[in-house]
Amino acid sequence: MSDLESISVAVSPREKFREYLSTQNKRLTRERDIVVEEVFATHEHFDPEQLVAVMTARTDGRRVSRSTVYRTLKELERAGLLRKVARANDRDVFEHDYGYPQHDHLICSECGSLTEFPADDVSKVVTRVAEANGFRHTGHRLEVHGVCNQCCRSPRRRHPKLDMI
Amino acid sequence: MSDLESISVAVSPREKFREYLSTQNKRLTRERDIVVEEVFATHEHFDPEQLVAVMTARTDGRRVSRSTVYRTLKELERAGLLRKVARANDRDVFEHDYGYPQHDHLICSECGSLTEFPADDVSKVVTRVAEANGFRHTGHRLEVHGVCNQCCRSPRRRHPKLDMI
DNA sequence: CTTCGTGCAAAACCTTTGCATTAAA
DNA sequence: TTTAATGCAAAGGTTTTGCACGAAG
Repeated sequence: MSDLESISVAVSPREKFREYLSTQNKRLTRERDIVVEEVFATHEHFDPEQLVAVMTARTDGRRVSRSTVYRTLKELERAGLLRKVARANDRDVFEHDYGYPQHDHLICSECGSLTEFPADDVSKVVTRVAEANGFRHTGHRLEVHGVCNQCCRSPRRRHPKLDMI
Repeated sequence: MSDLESISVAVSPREKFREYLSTQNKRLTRERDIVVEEVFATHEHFDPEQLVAVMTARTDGRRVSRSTVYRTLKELERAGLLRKVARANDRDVFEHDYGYPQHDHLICSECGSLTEFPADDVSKVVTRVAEANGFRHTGHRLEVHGVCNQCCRSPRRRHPKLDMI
């Protein structure tokens, strides 16, 4: 094996998407390419509407329609590049599921903040449980609900609208 | 303290709901009562539409409207009697969160089935993480995604419609 | 050429809400 | 009697889809 092969090179999201698509007899179109670039360039947590807003506002010939954004998000999920982490304001919230350390979230019910923590310990448990059930697991999602440090001290605020996450 | 007091009696969901409502200056109406009875009598996993179907079909004077079903589900969640476990077919899936052992779910992406497993080990991890972050946690929700034992063996079926859970 | 993808607008869907009426406390 | 809750129908908001056109292999 060559030097190159012995190094595990990080494949770009775009490349991974292309691989996935080819296995499905689907095409890496210009639009899908644009969406992947945007999603992996600037966002961490985002919801479809935020992305749609950006993509449909473009005037430089890189505009992508609402339908295609939604359709592409679905493909990106299937490809293992994105995952839904939560719901906020009745929208699905996505985050990178590739090229990003596995983590889970503490979700504050007072202020709506998401706090990340490493998923290592949880993953161990998950792996064990999955094996015991003959379940081929591809990932997990753990939401810990409660009240964050800050809100524990402050006077109670009920349902403050959260627009960004 | 009396003999009676020394025994921790399991309070019925209905009673617990009444207690919650009174703390909120809300009323245990006939309709809310009917919904609680139905929810805790027959369902385990259910989504709002299934419940609405049952409640609005009644002709025995125990009919409850769609609006009230939705409104009551919200109250039951706030009261700690129900919790959302997942989303399936774009609907929230509820289950009992009271008088029921804590558990989490393996969710098959092929057939949509939910398999329960005890939450003990996960809870330990969650408790530790929450403490480390000064987070007062009230509960968690863990979804393990993948392909179940049965679907691993069978030929691939894409998106089989799941109507019941 | 033949299949797949896009964009648009309309539809589908789930969930919430305004309002007049009815029922708890 | 006072305040909260119900039912209806209509609205709200997100996501999907039918279809004609265009692009990719």
